[in-house]
Amino acid sequence: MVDRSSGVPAYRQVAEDLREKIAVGEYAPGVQLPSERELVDAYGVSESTVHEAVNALQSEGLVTSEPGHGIVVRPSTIVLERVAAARLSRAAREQDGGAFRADAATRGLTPSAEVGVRFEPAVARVAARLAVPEGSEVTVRDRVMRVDGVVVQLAVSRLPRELTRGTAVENPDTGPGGTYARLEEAGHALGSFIEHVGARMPTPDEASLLQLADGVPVITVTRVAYGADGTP
Amino acid sequence: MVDRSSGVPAYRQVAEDLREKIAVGEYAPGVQLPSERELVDAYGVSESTVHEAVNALQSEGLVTSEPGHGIVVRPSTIVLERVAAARLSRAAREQDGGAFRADAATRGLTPSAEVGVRFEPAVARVAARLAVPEGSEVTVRDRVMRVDGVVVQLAVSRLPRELTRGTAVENPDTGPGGTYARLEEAGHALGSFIEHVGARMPTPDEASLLQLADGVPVITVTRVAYGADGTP
DNA sequence: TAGTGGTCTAGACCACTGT
DNA sequence: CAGTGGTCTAGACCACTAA
Repeated sequence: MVDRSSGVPAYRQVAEDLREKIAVGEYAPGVQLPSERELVDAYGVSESTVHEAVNALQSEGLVTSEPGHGIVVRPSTIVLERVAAARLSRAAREQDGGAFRADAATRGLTPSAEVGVRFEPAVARVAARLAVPEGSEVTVRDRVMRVDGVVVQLAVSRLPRELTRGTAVENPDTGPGGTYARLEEAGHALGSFIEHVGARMPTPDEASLLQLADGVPVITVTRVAYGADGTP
Repeated sequence: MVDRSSGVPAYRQVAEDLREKIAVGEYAPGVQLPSERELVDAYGVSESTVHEAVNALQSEGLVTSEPGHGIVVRPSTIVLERVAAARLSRAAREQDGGAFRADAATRGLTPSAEVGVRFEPAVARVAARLAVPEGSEVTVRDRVMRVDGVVVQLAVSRLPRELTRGTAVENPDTGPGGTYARLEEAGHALGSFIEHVGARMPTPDEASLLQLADGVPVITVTRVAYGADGTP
């Protein structure tokens, strides 16, 4: 039952109570919660109010709900790990043919990728990052990366067209060692990388591609690679 | 106006339309959207339906809304950056007195922290990570970290009590160089670190401490420090 | 005081799932 | 078929903000 005089909205009280019961394990991962109609009786509120509470838990990623199936406590899963140590070193590249493949291999999974290549003029932010004039041509590689068939990562690479012209970087398949290997062959020795890591809620497109349930954030990694001579 | 025959729920159509207008800049960051009553007229749906759409955008972190203020497009902000390069090196530690202070310093901000120390028996997961027997005593340091007064990070450290007994690690203020410096002084030379990075939605407690708006995820970093001799 | 978003109800219909 | 969650409405009252 909710406390109508506390000033705390009823749906929040319901949500908090369910959250608590999930936290202490009264509702374990994979377990089905009482139906919304049952919760209506238990807490003495209307169906919409219960639904609003369930909705909140869904946005937080705590539960999933499907018609006919009921409300289920979500188990947490990790699909893939990025192993950072020497992840982008030349040695690792030569041996495994790319960091993504290596990450998957350490888990015994089968990686695959769908690649598209296109060219577009650099907008202001891209131009600044790559230190090229605004509007100059940029090679864009779009990748949808899968392990065992499920999409786990979306990647977009942008390079100054000058660096990629005539190289396999402009082909969907860049060959052994990937883009970085081709750049080095073309005389652009790699120096350092700077990665920015963030997290945000996915766009609807990303959510459907990555098959994310509500309330599951994505991690963003923005990497700028610098040549040995300092050019991005 | 929404398309009633498309099968797509009305509130999703409204949300998608607003999302689109935000994406193309028709509603710029900081700008106020039309009021819910106006949206009701514009899309030809009920107030609850509009509210549901606005709710979804809030869960995604796209907008904020307050009574009297209206619905406002949220600007994205970065409060603090962790600079990874040599972040945990002995040199950095001696110079700046801890990674957190260094991160804040690079932005010209004033860091502060509130620290609590307690001791508890190791539960299974902690015992495994620290390679100590389950139930053995563990030193726990809870930190609430602020820059310029606002909470930006919550940290919990756990160490085998054996390593900390009689050292300043058991005091709230560990002194210059922090915990790692004290451990090295006590003869526990540091070897390597392994950090696991993840992202999830905050718990309500975290959300209020960090003053997070709805739809803003937190980044989790789990670091295990290993001594030169390999003990965690 | 007028306008804003926040909450809540009662009731309705729908699509989906399992038996 | 019964039960489930998903959607939607019309209408109500509230607390808050700004003029």
